[in-house]
Amino acid sequence: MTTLIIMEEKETCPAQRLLKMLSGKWKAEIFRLAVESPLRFNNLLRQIQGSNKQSLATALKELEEEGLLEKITIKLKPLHIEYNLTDKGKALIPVFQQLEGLSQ
Amino acid sequence: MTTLIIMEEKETCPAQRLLKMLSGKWKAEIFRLAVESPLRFNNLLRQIQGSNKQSLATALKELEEEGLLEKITIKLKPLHIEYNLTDKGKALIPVFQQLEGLSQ
DNA sequence: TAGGGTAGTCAAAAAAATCTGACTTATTGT
DNA sequence: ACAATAAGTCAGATTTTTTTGACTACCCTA
Repeated sequence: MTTLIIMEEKETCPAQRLLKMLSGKWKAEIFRLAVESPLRFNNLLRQIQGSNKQSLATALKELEEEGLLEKITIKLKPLHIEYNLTDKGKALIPVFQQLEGLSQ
Repeated sequence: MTTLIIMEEKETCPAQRLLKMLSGKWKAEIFRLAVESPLRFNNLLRQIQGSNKQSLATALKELEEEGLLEKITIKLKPLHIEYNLTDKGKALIPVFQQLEGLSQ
């Protein structure tokens, strides 16, 4: 019998958790587009050049798990899925604005 | 003859650059400690449990290259090296505070 | 009913980040 | 003079992230 113990690294730095949420090659860009309007998968794939399905799917899933985006099924007309910023996600907008201000 | 072309990915998202600077397993913690007081290598190694020399050395080098930390040799008394936040680094303090505020 | 669009999943490969242990060089403290 | 401390470097191993390509399944339109 084998017992595998995986120790969850406990956070020492409070900002680290948030930073981790936004780390990853495509998340910032996804977030930025989400601020503008609801996202759709294949749309995103075309908008973010250089990206790929798998990575976007993973990033979207993580952003969703982290509670920054919510996935909703639009049951009307052309029946599709949308990703929207949650309130928690919207709370991060000022952080992005601040970062963008600094990057000048 | 072979020609190898490596294309630098150009940034689409302005915040991405800053976010990238602070991404990495130890950077947020290093930054947090740097806000408190000047850093010294072996000191840091003891303070940040679970870290290792190589990773800290790399992180410090990157933070330095990014212009967030500056490395100075204290030529007095016990002759050692210190890492301090630069003005650019200090400019990021509000971002961290904001993130810490959100993480409650 | 065939083709195209939407929204993915899966396994495997490749690339990037992180960790380990051994080694270095210079400076101190005893 | 000797050992300890400081501040690393280096190569190789391991882990994590990101990418690729193939494959689903469900609409929708002509």
